[in-house]
Amino acid sequence: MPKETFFRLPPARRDRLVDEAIVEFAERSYVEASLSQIAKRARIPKGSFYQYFEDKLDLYRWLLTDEVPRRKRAFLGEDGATGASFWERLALHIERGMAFLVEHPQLARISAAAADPTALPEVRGLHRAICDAGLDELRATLEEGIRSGALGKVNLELATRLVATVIGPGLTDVVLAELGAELHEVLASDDLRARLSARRRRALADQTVAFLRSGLGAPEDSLATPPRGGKARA
Amino acid sequence: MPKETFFRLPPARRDRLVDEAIVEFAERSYVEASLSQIAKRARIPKGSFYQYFEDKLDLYRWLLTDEVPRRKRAFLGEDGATGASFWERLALHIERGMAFLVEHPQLARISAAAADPTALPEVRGLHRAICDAGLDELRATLEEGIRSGALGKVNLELATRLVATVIGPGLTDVVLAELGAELHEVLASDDLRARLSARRRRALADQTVAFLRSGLGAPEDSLATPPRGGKARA
DNA sequence: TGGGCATGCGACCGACCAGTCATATGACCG
DNA sequence: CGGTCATATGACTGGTCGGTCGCATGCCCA
Repeated sequence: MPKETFFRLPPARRDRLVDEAIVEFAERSYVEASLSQIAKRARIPKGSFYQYFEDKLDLYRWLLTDEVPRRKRAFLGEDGATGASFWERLALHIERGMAFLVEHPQLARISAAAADPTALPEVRGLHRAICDAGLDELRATLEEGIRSGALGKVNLELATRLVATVIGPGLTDVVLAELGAELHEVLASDDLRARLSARRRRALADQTVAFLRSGLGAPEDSLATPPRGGKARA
Repeated sequence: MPKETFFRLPPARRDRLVDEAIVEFAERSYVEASLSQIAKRARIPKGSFYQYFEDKLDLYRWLLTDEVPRRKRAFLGEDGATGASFWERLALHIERGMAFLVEHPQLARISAAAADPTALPEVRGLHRAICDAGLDELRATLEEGIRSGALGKVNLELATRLVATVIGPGLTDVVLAELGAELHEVLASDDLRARLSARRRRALADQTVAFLRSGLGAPEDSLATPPRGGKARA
């Protein structure tokens, strides 16, 4: 947690610090990120930084668990479950995720960083807590899908983790391919983002939901010959 | 590429260096990994290291593009396409991937590192080349699946990337959850690996293929109401 | 025996890092 | 005015890093 001094800072100074920290942690891992760079770019002496935060980890933790989620909620607008069917809600969720990625690539990158491997135990604990929370939420969603009859009988643990990687890293990859750019270009550029329209996002979300719902098998194939001993689906 | 001196080294000395480099690069990213640590643990003076490789990147590149793929091929035994159907071959491929992950977690981790984000341009180029090669291979496989009629009509680019993340990071995550361990524990421990039997791997592979083939939708659901305007599948 | 050459080696260099500390500043209060 | 207290500041510390350099070692051939 930041020290009280941080919250008493003139807003311009505080924003400069936070914005530069977001840029730095979006581009580099926790270990690679440099406090000296953040401070220099925010035009805040390093000694002053330590009046605001305990240390580097304190800043990172606050960003990851407070500031970035707050900004993410602000963008997503607390939309929540907007009626319709399970699959329609999923498609909407995916489309909003792509919009967030395109409009706020730095925040999206920091959110996603929780899944990256790291050797530092403190950081690993932090990341794991975030990942687990996301998985719990998704698991609950899938359970509700099962109750509502939208989903067939599935291995819940397997499905949760596979779906999580599809709508997480998988979709990020798809979006980058659509933009024809690499992650670091998107983080740095402003106009690349306009290249993925809401219509196109919706189409990609629909295709992704179709994949999650019905798989890739040919229609006649997928039901006529149940995969390997009928284990799937039943 | 290593210098000639490296290949003239007494095998024990060379192996020590390579093994410690694999351990280090498996646990830490390129930037975080420390040559000093590798050299110290391999009991090779740093000055000597620079007789064998141009620099840190030279070692990393050789590991990533030569040594690790060589060891991976040695483990997978050039099995190649072993008859049977498209889906059966895919299941086999997935099972072998899980076996490699469990038996050689360090090598698997280094292979997978190519997908991690990094700010260093030289490393990014290296990683991108490896990822692209993997995607090309998978795309060709899927195209063959389409020709053979096993796959329905799909957005090939989307499908390639989604399948790649499912059988890559997704399955890694599933395996770690099965083992009840984190990546760094598996990298460090020997006996955790025995906890995922060939039978269990095969079951997970089958369930994963069922997911890729038929999705998660309930049987009556997935065909009765084509997702959103009939865009999927047809 | 002696010269040449591949290799071994560790002290050393400059850069960068996270974090500290002594001092300076300036607002508020009596 | 003098005193106190929150805050600002940048030089500094101790450490690690990738990479270099000059010297030592020991084998091969004359």
